[in-house]
Amino acid sequence: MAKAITKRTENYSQWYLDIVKRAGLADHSQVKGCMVIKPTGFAVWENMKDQLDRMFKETGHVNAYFPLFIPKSFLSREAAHVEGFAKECAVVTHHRLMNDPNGGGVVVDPSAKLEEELIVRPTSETIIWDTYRDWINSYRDLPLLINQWANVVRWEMRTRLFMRTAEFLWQEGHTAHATREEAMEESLRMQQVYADFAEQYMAMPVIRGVKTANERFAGADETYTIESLMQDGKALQAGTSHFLGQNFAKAFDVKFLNKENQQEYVWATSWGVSTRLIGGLIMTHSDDDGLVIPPKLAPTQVVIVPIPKPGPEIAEVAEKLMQALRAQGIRVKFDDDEKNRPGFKFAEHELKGIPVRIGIGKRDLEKGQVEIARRDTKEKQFVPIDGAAAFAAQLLDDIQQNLLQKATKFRDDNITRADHFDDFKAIVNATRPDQTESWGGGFISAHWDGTTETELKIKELTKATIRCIPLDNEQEEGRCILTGKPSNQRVLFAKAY
RNA sequence: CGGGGCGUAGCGCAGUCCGGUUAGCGCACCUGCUUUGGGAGCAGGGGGCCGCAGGUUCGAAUCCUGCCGCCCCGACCA
Repeated sequence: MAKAITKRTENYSQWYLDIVKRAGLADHSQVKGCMVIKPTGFAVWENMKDQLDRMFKETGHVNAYFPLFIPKSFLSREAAHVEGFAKECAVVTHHRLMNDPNGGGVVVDPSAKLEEELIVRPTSETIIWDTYRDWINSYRDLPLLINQWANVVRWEMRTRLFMRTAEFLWQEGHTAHATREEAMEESLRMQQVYADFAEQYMAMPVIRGVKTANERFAGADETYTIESLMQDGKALQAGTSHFLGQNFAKAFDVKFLNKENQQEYVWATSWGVSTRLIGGLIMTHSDDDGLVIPPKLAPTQVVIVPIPKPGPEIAEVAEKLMQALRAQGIRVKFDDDEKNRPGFKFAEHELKGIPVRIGIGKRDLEKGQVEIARRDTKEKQFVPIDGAAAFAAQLLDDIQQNLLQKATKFRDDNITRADHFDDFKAIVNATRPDQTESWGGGFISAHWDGTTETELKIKELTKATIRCIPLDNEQEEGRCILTGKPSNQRVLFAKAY
């Protein structure tokens, strides 16, 4: 092992960075806070995107595209919204460069100042709702179910590859409805779509919940979230779906004529997931040997490694195997690069998280078998050549299931109930050398008196915030963990990304 | 926006305190041979405005001044 990556127990943050870089997912760019998503990382995103897009279409949505630039005046129409984003906006002030008269290269041409500055979208509610005003006249125009795949910019102080970058890729759905009920159903429906995607494709278990007022999206009446737990015991908000009420309709004067020939403001939702999901994927499954990703999202699902060199007999068997696998829609590669030796390839493919590796050597051929290794458990076994393709296909399913089970067990094992504030503090401050050097404490299920004041106080004292109020919460009489005031349900606290 | 750290070959670093041959090491790269079932060995080779700009000096990667960039930690946020 010439080039080991940092162990999780030593430095979790560095471990994450090592994985991202060494697995070839992304690099820091020349621009502060931005990243270059490399082909392998982008392939993961494409797989996510393809599946999500399919699910959006199945729920009746269509794609469209709105401008990157938003007139400054739009952003201030909705008071809470501008409050939420004002601090992190990139602003375009000029539209022309010129040669520096002093010979210093190009400079901004001061005569090309924009009359109204443009904001690089941090999210698109404003420009979309300004457009919807023209699109919506009657109840017959509703519901309007639109999604866009785009990049957005939020000028973050502190960034981390995939988890938080100044520019990131995402999808944002923006829908308009005739009734409050319909909009509410839509926001819950999309939250469910996200939860299904996370569990079935990312093998990442999530808790569906609703955000507290304090954690709510700027401009929303209600924010629904899917929350997941990373290996270091910190929570990740993996996706959000917002019930926007009539806030944007009122701010942008979007009305429709109902069946009774009366003007009404429309009801809205918006929902999004981003490249941040890739960060969540990494931190849910990967280990000290490198990236581990679920087969359904892996750019390459099976790699075939010839041992030692790809002689004609080996290549022939590999070719047949590849055909059989491709016939089942499996993404397979034959690593016949003669530059590296098998040992190097084994380590490299594990580092890059390819779920299944098939080794074919001369000895194997004599016995009519191949060696099949799975990335998640590192188990290897010999399988007859004839049954190898079917075995590998089944193994991919097993790995997908195993990853979800393992992550679910980890998540469930790390939801702790606390009834006294001392216990609460002990849980968030606990060190777990068997886990990670910066153990976050996992989820804590505790009673809360429902006030923002108490929530902020707990955050101040422990750094833990309320991640969500689970939707399927059982009602239970209790007393607030901090104030002792009566409460009728537990909420989930955690330190969060 | 505060605190810390780092800019020397594609990557990772040493050298900087205490100025002085031709700036060095590992990995990667190129050529050849031997190898190949868990990160190969030997031999030969290519690659540097030492972050940028000034200054001090006979002489600067090294000292001084200014600037730029990035990373990590904290506050804020998806």
